[in-house]
Amino acid sequence: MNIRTLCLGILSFQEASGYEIKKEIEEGMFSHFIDASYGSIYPALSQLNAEGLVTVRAEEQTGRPDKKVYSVTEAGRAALAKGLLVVPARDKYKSEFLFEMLFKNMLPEAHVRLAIEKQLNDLREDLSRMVECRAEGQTNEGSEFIMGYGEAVLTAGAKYLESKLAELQPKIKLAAE
Amino acid sequence: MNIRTLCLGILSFQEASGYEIKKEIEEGMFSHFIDASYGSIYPALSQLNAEGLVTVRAEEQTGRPDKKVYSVTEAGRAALAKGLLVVPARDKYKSEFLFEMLFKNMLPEAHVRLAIEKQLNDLREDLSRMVECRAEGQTNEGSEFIMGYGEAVLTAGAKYLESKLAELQPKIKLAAE
DNA sequence: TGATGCATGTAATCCGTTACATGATTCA
DNA sequence: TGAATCATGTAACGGATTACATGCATCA
Repeated sequence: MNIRTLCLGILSFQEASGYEIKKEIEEGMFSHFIDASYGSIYPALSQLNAEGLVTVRAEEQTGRPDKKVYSVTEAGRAALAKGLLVVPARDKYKSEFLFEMLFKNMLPEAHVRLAIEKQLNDLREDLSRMVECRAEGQTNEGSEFIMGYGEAVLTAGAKYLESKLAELQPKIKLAAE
Repeated sequence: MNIRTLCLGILSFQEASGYEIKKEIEEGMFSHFIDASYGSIYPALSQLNAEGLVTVRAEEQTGRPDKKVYSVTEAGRAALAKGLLVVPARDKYKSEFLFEMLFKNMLPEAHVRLAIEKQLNDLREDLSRMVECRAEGQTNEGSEFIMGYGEAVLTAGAKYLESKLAELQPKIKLAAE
């Protein structure tokens, strides 16, 4: 799956500018499992436009640069539907955190604790972003499904880390008393 | 984190050839959160060797091409330790499956069911690989930690999908009767 | 006899990120 | 006054994958 399909997918829910698509990706319900930068989004949109899969409309704004609002065309919807029928690639999960934890016993405990706390924080951030998205509404069957999945997975990870942190904590309390 | 550090890390546990490192990555306990191909592993090993972070030894084999067994040097261990102290990048998770599920209501139900079953299968594969690794032994504190994490997360995902499949199943039974 | 596993390596290519370039507005 | 937000875009660069090249052994 490439960024073109991604843009097509997002636009199929709501017309948007490149800037807004980026925001949706990093703050919306996609943030957990998708990533993209301006450097890939803008060229993708131009390309889609050239192929007739989306249309553009310039929206004037006072004191702001014009906004280029993209909408998906019928051909675009067809392309999306076709793209969705190919068997999806296996999930890719990359974690430097886990790699680092593999060498737990070589590392100072304070560093390990910090790393776990940072990871826990990341997971909680993802979780609360999901809760927000749910609250903001416009949920459909699909978004419910993916948020349920994300919630299940993130919560499980967070729980695990919390229990591991609890095993580490006593040493701090001892030092504080 | 780059592949050089990855190789250094794996070699710090056990000397190995490029081929074996690849196997370890795709079948060992790393498979869940790391990825690398020959095209990146072999050049990385040559480079590490040129920098004196690893040494090579050619192992003759009957009826097989020689094996180049790499071992980490003291300088290599130091480089690894230094590399582990930088703050790890945030986890990256990419899922075409979840993206596709976002459009659940546009897709034929049979397709959705297949996609979920495939995903469930992938998760179970990852899980059983972890169980195998645990059984094979040579676990340390670090590997216990990451396998615990992986197990928690994968199990949660699998449970969620199972419950969703159960909601879908009735229609099949109806058709069968 | 044909697929799979063992074993190493390179070159072309792709996909995307980072950094750069520009500029007004609003909020602290 | 300086940072953050809104807004678009390009060029250079990087990092890794894919495909290619080679070849013997084993198992079904």
